[in-house]
Amino acid sequence: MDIIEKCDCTTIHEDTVKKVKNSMPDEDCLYNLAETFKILSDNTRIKILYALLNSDMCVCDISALLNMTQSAISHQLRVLKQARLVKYRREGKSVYYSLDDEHIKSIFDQALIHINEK
Amino acid sequence: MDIIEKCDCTTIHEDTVKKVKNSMPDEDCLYNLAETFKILSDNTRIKILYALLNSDMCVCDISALLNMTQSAISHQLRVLKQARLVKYRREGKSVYYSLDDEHIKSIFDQALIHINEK
DNA sequence: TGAAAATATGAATATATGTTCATATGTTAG
DNA sequence: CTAACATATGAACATATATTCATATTTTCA
Repeated sequence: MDIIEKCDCTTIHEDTVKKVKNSMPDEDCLYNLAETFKILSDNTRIKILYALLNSDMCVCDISALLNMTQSAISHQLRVLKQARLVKYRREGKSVYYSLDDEHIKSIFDQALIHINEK
Repeated sequence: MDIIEKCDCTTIHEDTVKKVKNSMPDEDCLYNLAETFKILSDNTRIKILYALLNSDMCVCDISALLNMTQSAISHQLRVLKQARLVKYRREGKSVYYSLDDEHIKSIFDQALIHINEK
């Protein structure tokens, strides 16, 4: 009994568990997936990404667009930056943010297919 | 000055803001997107979904597979059920869960493309 | 150089959420 | 019916995180 530990019930399908266990991606992969979705799980960040999908924007413009404080936007841009979803360039006093990943739209589209089917 | 409210700086590109504003999906759509990703943003739920991608499983089997308590798994299955990502069928004392969305794999794959490019 | 503008950031607060624990519910076998 | 098993669930707790507030940093312009 090496498989059962925290489960307090009798495993019914030990063969199934073993088969599935072998098919599971490695921990890192699963962790990275969850982390990626965590970045996308916030309303403000989704809005920022959709905005940048249309046009590069400076922090001030994004704040105005979403009617949120510059600080809140700046904090979220940092999260998106660290996740390498956006990049930035400085132009004078302004900092312009833009998308750093061409697949964001594809991820959104796939999720929308799920949403629209329900 | 109808655009600027919480933003304490002068909007530099009012035209850009207006253009992007018009291109933004409606609030519901954006909210649903964030909610969908929120469901996928947890390690345990990702693992459950990947497991079910391979085979239908009862709660006990999933608990054994992930080495987690039956209660923790059951709570997460409820979240996945409410999000219509999984469905279930009762067979005797066991409850078997299975995927309720063929697009999950596609969503995962798109996210993995993003991950693997960095 | 000094003031103003745009952005970044640390600390604090409030809220959301994942797991645990105890227990309830539902099902089958004896 | 009762005991045993599988699952579900409510409350509590701990942790994570989004926003706010105050302030620091960076850049431009007078």
